[in-house]
Amino acid sequence: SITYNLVLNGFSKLERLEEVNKLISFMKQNGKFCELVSYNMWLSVLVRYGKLFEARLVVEEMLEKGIEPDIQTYNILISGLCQEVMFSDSSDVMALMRDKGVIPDVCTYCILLHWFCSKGKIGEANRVMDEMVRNDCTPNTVTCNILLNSLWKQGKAMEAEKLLQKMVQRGYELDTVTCNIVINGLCKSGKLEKALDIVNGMWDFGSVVLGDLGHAFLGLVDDHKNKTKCSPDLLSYSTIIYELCNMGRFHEAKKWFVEMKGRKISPDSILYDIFIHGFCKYGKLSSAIHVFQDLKKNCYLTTKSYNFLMHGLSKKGRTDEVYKLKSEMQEHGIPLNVFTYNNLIRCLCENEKAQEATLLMDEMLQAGVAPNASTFCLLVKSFCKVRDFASAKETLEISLKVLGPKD
RNA sequence: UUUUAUUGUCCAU
Repeated sequence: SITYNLVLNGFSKLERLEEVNKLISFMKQNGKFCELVSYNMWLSVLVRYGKLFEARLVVEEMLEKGIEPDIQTYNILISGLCQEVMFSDSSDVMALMRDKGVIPDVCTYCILLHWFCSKGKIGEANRVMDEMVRNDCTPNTVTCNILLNSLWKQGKAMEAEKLLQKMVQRGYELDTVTCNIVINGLCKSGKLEKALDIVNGMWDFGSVVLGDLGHAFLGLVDDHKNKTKCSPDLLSYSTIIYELCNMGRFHEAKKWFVEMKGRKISPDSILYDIFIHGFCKYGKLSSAIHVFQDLKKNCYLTTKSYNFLMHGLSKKGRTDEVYKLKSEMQEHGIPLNVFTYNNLIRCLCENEKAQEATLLMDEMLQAGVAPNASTFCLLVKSFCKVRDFASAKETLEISLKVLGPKD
């Protein structure tokens, strides 16, 4: 069972939904799907994909089999419930938990805190903190990291530094995530050089480098308790490489990439995507294609990677190559999504083939992919380009019916 | 030895 669970976990981390489902039915056929751990994994996949109704059925199945949910099960479900519009208020969620007699743990509070912070509901976030304190639940580094990230995202750099200071005073360990939040915050507020210094410094001093930030926090970190100093990871490098690519500083980006690999950190498909997207943005398509080939050798291909490259190619009207990528995706069983189809439609639009664009729309509906505002926008543009204003108008009217008011 | 919370790309790809 453990072997099966390991593989199941692997597929779900790689977001290979097809394989996850196949493996689960295989396990069920062989009577290997009967443990709480397996159910928790399954639920977490369903919740990640927003399939709450299915998750509910799975819970019922568990209960029928007499498998008692644990706190992890509840936490997974709570993160799912956060996605529901009806739970837009923290007290709703808390009340629900009380009704169920569930004792929240620090993870539970972190899930809620993160949810409200990410929605900019700072008042609600504060109420979660209050509730946490009232229930004698001690915040940990993760809790602080969530708050720290939220402060940076709100542009409150000063308050973020004060929070760091507090963390140190109260003896919280600053970990790699803490450093990455600061690195990202610095990058996004135009202090890239400082961020680069921190990544370098972490190799020697761990989180102690954060003491060099300046302002409130100056020199307050010291490492005599910090026996296991933290090191930069893939995300540290991805963050700074993204920033460099975004500024067109590709030589430096490459230099950091090489340095990272020298430190025995392997790139993932997101890091490759960063390069592809950056090169496309600056019209360096042959470099983008080159990176894509590298990605193919080293990582699982994702729909997103294809889409980034197709987007760059379609903007330049390189239709043949885009279509070649499309068939490649189909050969490899990589699902096409709405953005893939939009990239294809963009090609036809560039080449003034509005009629074929309509066929593509049919194809995507057949494939069960719903168009978005961008799809309609591209179609209307296609029709206007060939001066078929009647069809353009018709398309626009359809889009008004199909899309929400916001779109 | 396996499962839940925080950090990187996109967000009209």
